[in-house]
Amino acid sequence: MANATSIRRFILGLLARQPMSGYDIKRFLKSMSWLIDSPSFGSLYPALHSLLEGDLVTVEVIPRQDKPSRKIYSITETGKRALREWMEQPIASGASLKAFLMRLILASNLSHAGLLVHLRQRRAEVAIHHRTLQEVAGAMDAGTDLGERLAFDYVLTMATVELDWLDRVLDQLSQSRSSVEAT
Amino acid sequence: MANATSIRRFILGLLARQPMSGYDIKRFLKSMSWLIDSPSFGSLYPALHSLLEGDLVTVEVIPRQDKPSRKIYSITETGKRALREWMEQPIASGASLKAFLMRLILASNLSHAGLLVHLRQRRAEVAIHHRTLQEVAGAMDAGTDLGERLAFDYVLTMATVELDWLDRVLDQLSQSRSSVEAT
DNA sequence: AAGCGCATGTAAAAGGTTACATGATTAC
DNA sequence: GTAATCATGTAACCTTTTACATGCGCTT
Repeated sequence: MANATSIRRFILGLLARQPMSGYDIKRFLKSMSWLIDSPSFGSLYPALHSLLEGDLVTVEVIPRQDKPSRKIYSITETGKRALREWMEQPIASGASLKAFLMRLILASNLSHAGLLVHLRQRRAEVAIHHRTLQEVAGAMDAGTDLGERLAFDYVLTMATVELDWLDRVLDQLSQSRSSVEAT
Repeated sequence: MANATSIRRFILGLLARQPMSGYDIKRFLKSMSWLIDSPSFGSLYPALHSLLEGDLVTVEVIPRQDKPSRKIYSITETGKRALREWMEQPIASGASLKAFLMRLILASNLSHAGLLVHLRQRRAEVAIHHRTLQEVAGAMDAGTDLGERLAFDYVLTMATVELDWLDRVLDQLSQSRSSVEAT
């Protein structure tokens, strides 16, 4: 997959909001555990080191006596460019729900236009999925396994609701932007 | 996580329905790609080899001239026991949606009671999640990032719908079983 | 005195994907 | 004649988790 949202990228996106230490990031992610389960330190710190190597972030070391130094990471211009480039290219089709939500959070921070693009793209994908499901529905007969029928009904229900949600949100966001521009 | 649904286990569950070759499994999984993305051969064949090593499955080799032999895998008694034990212990909380759906498919094949247990357990978890979300809602103020508010609204909407869906399905399944028992 | 929060990190293992290797048969 | 489907597998790589290592300060 050319384009999954790895924690490396997500961390870069978070650092675009404000400089943070590894522990800060962990705490922030933990506070949003209702959304995405936060990565472990075993992936968090190496991810920061790798961003540092690529010059996508810089670090300011704040030494403290008898304790490990705090290390505050900030995004660089190179990092901002990389982030923008990544956000501009469409998310891989079939990407996970988690990837969609992660990107939703990052997108709102970059530009209103980018946010709309992201939501519209999601809408297009869910619509395709929805159509696929309806084709599958035709191929299902009474002999189909109960579990499969249930799973199918579940997925179809969720896809339908998600389409409604996306339409509603897109409507609201388009209107609010128009009114802002009219001001 | 003590209990994620790895492909290894899912394959074992599929073989409990009927003996299949690796390619058969791949084809079956592909036909359900609307549900779960099918594993690659690079994980499928090693998974089968490892099941074989643990005596959870046996293989019947059907040689064909000038072609790779077909290898039909069947679940053993040991395998059935392992599967039942695994299905009996509750799914890890915070398990992925994919894990829930995979198990849903397998559960329907084992026993009606097991299916109900699985769905009720899911209901309990989604209910907890739903409550958590309402607490988070209280902690959100107007200053909360737009993306986070949207992601929150998305997750809350979906959780609400899922609860409704689970209630509806549980209701139907309980009734249908009662009527069968009354016969 | 025990445990949690702070704060950083490393090493091993798990679990997967992608790309490669091989080769016949069938469909367009 | 070119591509897809059938059919098996291996090796290198990627990402992430789990468990370990260290140690201070605060609360119960």
